[in-house]
Amino acid sequence: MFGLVDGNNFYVSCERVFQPRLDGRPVVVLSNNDGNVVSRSPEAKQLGIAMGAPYFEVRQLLRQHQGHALSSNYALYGDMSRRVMARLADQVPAVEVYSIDEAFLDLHGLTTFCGTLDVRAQRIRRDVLACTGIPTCVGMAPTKTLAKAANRLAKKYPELHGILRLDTNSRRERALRALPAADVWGIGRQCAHLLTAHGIRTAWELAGVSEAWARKHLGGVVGWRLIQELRGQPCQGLQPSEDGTLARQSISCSRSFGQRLTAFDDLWGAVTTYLSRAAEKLRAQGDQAHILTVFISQDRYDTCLPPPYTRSTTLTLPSGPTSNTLQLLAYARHLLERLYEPGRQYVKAGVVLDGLEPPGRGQQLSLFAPPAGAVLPAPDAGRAQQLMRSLDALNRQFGRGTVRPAATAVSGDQPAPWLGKAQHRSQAYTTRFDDLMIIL
DNA sequence: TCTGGGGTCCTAGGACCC
DNA sequence: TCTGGGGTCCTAGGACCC
Repeated sequence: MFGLVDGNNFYVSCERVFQPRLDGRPVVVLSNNDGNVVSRSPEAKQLGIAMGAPYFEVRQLLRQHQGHALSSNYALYGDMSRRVMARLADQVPAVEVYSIDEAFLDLHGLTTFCGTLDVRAQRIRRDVLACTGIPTCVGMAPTKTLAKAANRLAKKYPELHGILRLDTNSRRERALRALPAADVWGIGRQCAHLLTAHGIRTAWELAGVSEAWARKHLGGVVGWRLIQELRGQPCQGLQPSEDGTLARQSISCSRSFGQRLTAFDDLWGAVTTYLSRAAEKLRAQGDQAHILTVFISQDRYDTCLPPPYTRSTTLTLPSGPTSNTLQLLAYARHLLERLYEPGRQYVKAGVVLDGLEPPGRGQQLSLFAPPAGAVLPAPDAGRAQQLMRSLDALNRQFGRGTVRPAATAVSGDQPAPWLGKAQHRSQAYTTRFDDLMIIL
């Protein structure tokens, strides 16, 4: 039996823990660059503000109703998430952290000693709320897909008091009949359109399609699994997370710029900044990467431009896996030079690190000399590692970016040209001493 | 005027291997 | 003229998730 715990309006709930004045009002949290709405309070949902709506489209409406828009504050949300996950890990045999605000639970055997599953689920909700201030809902079912569906319905129908258990066929049927097919986990916009075109409206009808049809129209094996799970046949197990964190198979960092950039050096400054951050995350996870991707994007909303808007290039590092920022930067520079075209206007850039593995595994090196310029002179591994450790320690102690590559430097007091907007950011209440709440 | 970021998984074609 | 089968890896792109 799986459980799925999901924070209600997670980012807004995090903000409300520290700003009770936001209670009862329409509140939204914006994406990076204050671009789109990524979290909405129930009051904001009632105003008809859609998930993902561009901020400029809803700003006026929000103002009319004395609402608030906040820039996203990932330091706060990340820390609140860790606290929630820690509470969950305390109460069930295993937890799989699925996203910043969601976790699958292993509910196996919980009923034997501790009353019914429903009682346990309510206890989990009360505990998380009491210890972190975050309201949640819990879905329970024999498959992950059904647990997601149960959670969805628990959020939608207040009379369920935040929990729903789908452990019998009759409960499953009732629930799936009440759930639109488009709300099933794994059904995105494209598939939703296709289902509508075929007259499939509810999750129950979706569960009734033939396996051949699912394979043909819903993405091959992915669609087949989805149908199996809706019918109660598990196709995915729980993948427990160690220390309440999620080990990643890839690490990326990308940002939209605050303005259009054309100069190579500006783009290089941005890529340097993002790669430094990505490498930092890589080291924090204790891994090395051997595949590096750099991409730059033009404005996809510019109707005068032909697609593709994003150009990317990927390199398998000829010198093997590394987590050394300076080494990665040398490769990234070559990749960016390959992508960059003078005169074009770029709005976004990013890097992706793939092929992650812990250091010390046998490294496969190239037998032959790589092309000139493709490989750095091998740095002294020990000293390079020590340098990165010092870098991370300084940035941890004195704040991100205290020590950073010179390419990210900007003359004078100018803000870096690639920096985006974050005009409504709340404080890092739980992770910076200077931002601690003061209660008078 | 303004329209995010960080992930996962799958597919498909080509090059290449035995 | 006929021209296999079973793989891997790479790259690019698409769909989906939160």
